[in-house]
Amino acid sequence: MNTDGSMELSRQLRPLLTRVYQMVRRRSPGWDVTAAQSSVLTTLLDRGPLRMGELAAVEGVRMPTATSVVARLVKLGLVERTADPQDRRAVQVGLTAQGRIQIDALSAERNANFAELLGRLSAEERGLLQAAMPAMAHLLSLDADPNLAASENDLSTALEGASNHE
Amino acid sequence: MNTDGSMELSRQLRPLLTRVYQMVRRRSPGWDVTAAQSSVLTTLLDRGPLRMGELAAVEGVRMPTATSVVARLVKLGLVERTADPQDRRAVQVGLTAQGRIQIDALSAERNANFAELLGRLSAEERGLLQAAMPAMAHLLSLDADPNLAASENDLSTALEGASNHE
DNA sequence: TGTTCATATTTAGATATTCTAACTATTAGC
DNA sequence: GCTAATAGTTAGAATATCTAAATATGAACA
Repeated sequence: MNTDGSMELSRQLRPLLTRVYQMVRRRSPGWDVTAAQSSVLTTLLDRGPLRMGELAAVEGVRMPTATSVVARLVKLGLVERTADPQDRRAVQVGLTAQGRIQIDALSAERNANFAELLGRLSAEERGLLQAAMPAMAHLLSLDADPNLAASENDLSTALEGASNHE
Repeated sequence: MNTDGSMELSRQLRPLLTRVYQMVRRRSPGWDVTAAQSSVLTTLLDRGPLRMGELAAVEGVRMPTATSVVARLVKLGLVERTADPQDRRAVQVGLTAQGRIQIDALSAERNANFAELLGRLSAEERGLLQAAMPAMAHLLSLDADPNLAASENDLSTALEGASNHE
């Protein structure tokens, strides 16, 4: 296997993706919430309310970590916990109105900052980036784990611009 | 301004980049060092030895944070601090042989894992991703800050596959 | 029905990360 | 040599993260 150049592409592309991601975050650090908190807010904005375990899985942390971060966000009034009537062991975590406002603002600032850089590329370069987006969405769908599947906003909506991510 | 579609592209592309980045990290969490530590190791692998302040700038954290993380990595034997003879206030931070081995291993695992996903795309999709890489490299160069410029490995080497990033 | 195992989450305790403010040491300008 | 700027560390506090253990609910079944 691997006569298709995937390994070579991975070695070139993965570092680039990492650096662009880091650059975006460095240029728009965000205000008064920590990195972990803003990541949770963005995940909830993007995927809608999640159970505690789903949130932990998406964030790539253990459940006690999710519990801890959510507890602080609740104290800040940015998210709320509601019991799941179907399964009373479970907890649904969702944004409050104030949480939505705050994370929308950060997301908009990051989009604007990134757009400024994109505007300095040539139209051809922007076209190439645009053309690569469906392949990226396909990559994401390949990773889809039934355990942390998106609910209302499924992966295809990532291309609609309706979702905002950290 | 912004009649070139940069804002719309940003709104679509930035979330995708974020999700691909998070997916890669979630699929290869790394062993015994923390996220902050592996990020520093990868930065040093990619950019070569850095001064403490440069390292903090690249990582997007304050200097005391860099000091703290480096101190732990020194204790683990993965990085070393050397005095700069030119400027005796400054400290150079670089990988030890053992540090290089460890971060090479993690980088290779992430590359292989990502390559497995890429291998499930069509050849056309891989071609589109490949074609978008120069534009990404250009984006990175636009962000170049003289304060945190790469030394031996400049940004163009990101396309050579010689560097490995978190 | 009640016992037992599995699942979802929290609590407890430890280590790591991160910040701001204040401190030390060195360099640069005059 | 003063004085100010620069590079880094130390101190102290809040947050984030982990593993192990506890709690509570759900599911299976004799």
